[in-house]
Amino acid sequence: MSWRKDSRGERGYHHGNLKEALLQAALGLIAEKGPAGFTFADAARTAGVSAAAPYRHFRDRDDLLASIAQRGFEQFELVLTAAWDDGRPNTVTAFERIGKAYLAFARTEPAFYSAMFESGIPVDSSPELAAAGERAFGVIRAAAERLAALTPPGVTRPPAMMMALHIWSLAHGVASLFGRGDAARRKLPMSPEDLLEAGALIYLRGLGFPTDQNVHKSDTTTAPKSGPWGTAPK
Amino acid sequence: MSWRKDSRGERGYHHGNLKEALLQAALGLIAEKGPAGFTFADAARTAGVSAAAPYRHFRDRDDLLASIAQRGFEQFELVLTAAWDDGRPNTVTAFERIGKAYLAFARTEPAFYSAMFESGIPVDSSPELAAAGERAFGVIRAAAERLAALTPPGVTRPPAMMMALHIWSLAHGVASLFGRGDAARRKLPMSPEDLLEAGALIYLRGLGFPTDQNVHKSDTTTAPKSGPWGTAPK
DNA sequence: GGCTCATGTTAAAGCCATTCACATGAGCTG
DNA sequence: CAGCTCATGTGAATGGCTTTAACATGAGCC
Repeated sequence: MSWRKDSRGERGYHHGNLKEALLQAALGLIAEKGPAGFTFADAARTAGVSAAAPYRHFRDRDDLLASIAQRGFEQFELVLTAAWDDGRPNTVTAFERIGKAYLAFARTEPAFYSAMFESGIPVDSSPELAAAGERAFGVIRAAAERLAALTPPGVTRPPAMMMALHIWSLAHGVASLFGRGDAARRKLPMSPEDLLEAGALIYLRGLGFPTDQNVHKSDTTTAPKSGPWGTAPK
Repeated sequence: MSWRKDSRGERGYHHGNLKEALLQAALGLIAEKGPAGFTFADAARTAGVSAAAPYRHFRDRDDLLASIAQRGFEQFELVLTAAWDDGRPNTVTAFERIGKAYLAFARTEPAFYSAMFESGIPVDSSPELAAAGERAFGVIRAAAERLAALTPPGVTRPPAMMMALHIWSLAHGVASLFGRGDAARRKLPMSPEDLLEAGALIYLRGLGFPTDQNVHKSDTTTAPKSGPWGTAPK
């Protein structure tokens, strides 16, 4: 009844790394069937253990989901931080990259994304989860602060927090409504990325930032666009 | 085994209006426990029928959910239409009211809202659902078209569809992230309504609309259909 | 070698979704 | 009014899921 752990990854009575295996299994299942379709039992089956085993590592199904959401926020923070790249080569460009990274994350990591935002687990489900979410948002806020500090002279400086919330909301709205591959999709005359970029540029212009191609400092390459929205809607 | 229908709303073997009763029951349950927590059996119990009865009216649980979402979009359309009020007293003010109505709907009708946007049912689940969603969005699009037509001279006119999508995304993002009473709430330095209004105003300013304090609310003297702020042939 | 406890297993209770055969009675037809 | 029919409900059965409890295993430690 109890096989030894052989060279091919078989296991004995004890799994050895069940917690991690369950998280991975759940991630795959959520990606397949959404956070609602995912079942605790299925994750256990995928990991090759009995249905009761997961309870040694997670209080219940929601606890697993919260763990995934937390891990998702951690990944999210990394991705956003990389996109921001400390504001290089210039603040506006880097800021735009954050928006793109937001959408890219929603698209390439739908399992994380839905666990984070659509699973129905409250943000304050655990302090760690809340903290992870806060850190991820912190990247956007920090970028907004840098951006706010660059407000052109003669323009009243907007609160960085508000800017961060606006951009977050816009990115989140675009991602939620149009961002995922196949579910809940609505037809769009443009890509979500372009939609978000245009919106963000218009928004920044509304704050007094010069956003057209001829303006910003060290941006060497320029897009052939003439304004926030390209040439013509499809 | 079969009571007569007495004066107080008791019922006999046949319910008489079960479909409606199930929709109402489900609506209440979703409001209580979210779209995930709601169960078909619970709805049946609330309506006072056996667990199998609902299947005479809905193909399955998702079908009920889709019906609720559809009804939600219909309500939503009404609410948005009322808020828009055909652009009175001026286009920008009415446009702002749409944003407020969006948030108000998310807050006062959380059951509808989550069935519409967070239940995981695909938009094209049924043609009726898709059409209802399209009509609701149509209100925003129509408003955006009126607004786009008012672009001040000398400014390139933005595509109305794009404007509509931006505003929808922003409103949806704010509502999803911060809009509901108690679940998934994050702390905010301002109300969701103020956040959205500020964002929308900044956005409109970025499009070249004069939106600051010195600008509008000035529909009192001029005829509502003339001048830069009111001319919009239907 | 022997202990102990974290980690798994089996078994069981309770809930839910879904289906099938059957019951009821509302409304039509004559 | 008698009788028929079919939409609408009921009960019971199947199979899955969640969660708990009692028991088994063996890894790490003396």
